[in-house]
Amino acid sequence: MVTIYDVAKEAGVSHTTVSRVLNRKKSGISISEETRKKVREAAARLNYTPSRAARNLSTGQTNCFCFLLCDRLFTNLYYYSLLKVVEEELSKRGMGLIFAIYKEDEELPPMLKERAVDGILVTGRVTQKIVSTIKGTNIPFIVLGTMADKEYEVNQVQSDVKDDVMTMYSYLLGYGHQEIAYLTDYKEELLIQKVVDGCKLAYEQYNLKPRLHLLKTNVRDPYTVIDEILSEHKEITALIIQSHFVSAFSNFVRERGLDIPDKVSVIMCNDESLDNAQRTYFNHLPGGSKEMGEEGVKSLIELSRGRMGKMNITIPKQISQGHTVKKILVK
Amino acid sequence: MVTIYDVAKEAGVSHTTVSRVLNRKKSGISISEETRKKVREAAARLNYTPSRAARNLSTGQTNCFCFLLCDRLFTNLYYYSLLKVVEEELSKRGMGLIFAIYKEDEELPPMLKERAVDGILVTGRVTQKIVSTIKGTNIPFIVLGTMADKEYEVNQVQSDVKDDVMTMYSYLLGYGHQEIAYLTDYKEELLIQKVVDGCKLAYEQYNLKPRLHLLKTNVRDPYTVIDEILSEHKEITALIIQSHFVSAFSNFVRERGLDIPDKVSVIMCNDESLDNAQRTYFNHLPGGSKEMGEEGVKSLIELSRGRMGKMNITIPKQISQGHTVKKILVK
DNA sequence: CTGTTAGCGCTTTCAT
DNA sequence: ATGAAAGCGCTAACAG
Repeated sequence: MVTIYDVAKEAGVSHTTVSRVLNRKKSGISISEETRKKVREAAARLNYTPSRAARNLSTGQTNCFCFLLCDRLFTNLYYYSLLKVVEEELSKRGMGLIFAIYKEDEELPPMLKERAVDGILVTGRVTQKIVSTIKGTNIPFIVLGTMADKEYEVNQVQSDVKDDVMTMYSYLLGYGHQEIAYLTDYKEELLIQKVVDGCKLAYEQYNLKPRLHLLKTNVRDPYTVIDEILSEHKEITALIIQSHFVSAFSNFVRERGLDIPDKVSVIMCNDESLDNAQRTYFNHLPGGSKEMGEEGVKSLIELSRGRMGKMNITIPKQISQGHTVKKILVK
Repeated sequence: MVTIYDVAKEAGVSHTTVSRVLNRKKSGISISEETRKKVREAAARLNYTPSRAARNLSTGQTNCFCFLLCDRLFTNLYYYSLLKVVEEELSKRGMGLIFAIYKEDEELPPMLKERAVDGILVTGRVTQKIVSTIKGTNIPFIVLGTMADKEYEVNQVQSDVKDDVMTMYSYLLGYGHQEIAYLTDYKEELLIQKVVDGCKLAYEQYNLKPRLHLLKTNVRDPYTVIDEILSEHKEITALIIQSHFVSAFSNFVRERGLDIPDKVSVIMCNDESLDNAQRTYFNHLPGGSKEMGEEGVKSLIELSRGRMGKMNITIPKQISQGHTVKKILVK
């Protein structure tokens, strides 16, 4: 293995100089161009690459973050799109990404205990208990997403469920819809409450009574639920559903010949399960994995450098243009 | 930060002893039980955890592998199920996983160049060019899957496409089917050739002429292709399709009232896009991500310890029981 | 502008 | 069975 000393000898300078040249610190004052060149050439000739291990030990940093996926949410494409974004953001900055899965009852991954990372992006089904375990490591961390069991004081990058829900209702209300059905697979009390609040707020804005009876939570079989609610409530003119219901929804539309958007307007909540064509077709509220990943990485970097105290960032969102929402006349 | 020296002082021994106790090497001869206990207690009292960075530098190992996903295959669930398996296998062994994305035209991720990992699991769309770049790092690696552009001499864990295809055809032929349609999105010449070979072999086994005209490659829109082929070739009694065609297929069945398996039998090739219910329902040839991940990790460990030379492992597979294949009478 | 000298925390001969 | 000492490759004061 070729070390900094080999390069130093080859270039006829001290190893310190080599280190300095190769690290081009503080706007590179204080090293003659000639020396720089000598060193660079020597390094190239020897095909030198630094040893991360040595640097880590010396600096006490690792230049790595950990993407910690809590609980077993592997089927959810959302987390993979998040993972991808995070990887890209880190890689842009020359940083590495350790991927780890963490189940509440198990041991924390060794890499975390052994300080092999400078920071942790915690995501998935994040509970209070998990958070407090992670706190025990003293590694800076932020939660990417909403806490699963309870609001909790942590550094967090999330999208505000209440706001999101309100945004979608308001959008439809603005287009003259009033009888709006909402389907979600949320089952956690905390999340459901947020949905209800968002719904109420939107209707209040328009001085209307919220249609809480059209709000279905814990939906497991979207096809059937859509069927039921539409046949029970003929007055419905708009539908809000999660993007992973898309194939069930498409089946329904095709089979029943439901006219979109003439008969019913549709908004997709999140877009991580949509393909590109669907993303253009459906009006949707983006899931925001891109923004969350970007913002999360940025914030965690600040945090890990001690440049930031508490933090709670909310990703703002906007309904995307699509072809599934139609303006209707207010009765 | 509490170091090995702190523990040593606390326990009243030398740091060397602490290191030895905590590493319990070579069946632990040569350390008195008393000392062991003192050290362990001291370590516990001080809440000592080793520093991975220091250990890495000292041993020249990192206890980390890299999962390198080549090209942009993010929508393919297959790779994520692979990632999950690999993470679990490594974590079992106290090892870490660095996740990196690599696009052929870009620089190799810094973590690889800087020897931050002991080995690399290369997957995704792996080309010869990528392989030779990786070779340049001198880090042991294995390819998880089939080379995309050309057969190539590398350490590899893969499933044999030809065998797989043959297995599926043989299975159906064994049940009396002869007019078997095969749909795949493969577009690479190399892969298509393997499919053709597998098909031919299976028919040969039964002394029949291969139905190559029922073999459709580069399928982008499965719904339409299924429709076309079934209406053009009324004689078809069985269908082999990839599992990510499942939703298009289900749509088709529902809409057209196609009778499965009475009218047409179906085998799914791979199962990574199926949910649990679908996995029981469809006869399928497993994609093998589980076995590939397990085998890959095991082999790479051997490889990285210099205990193995060339290696090319093929994952054997079997059609799973399901409810979509029916025995028919041979004409 | 450049070199000398200490570490970073751990593992590993080599003595004892 | 245990300890002393060297060294892994790099960064970072501190001198000059």
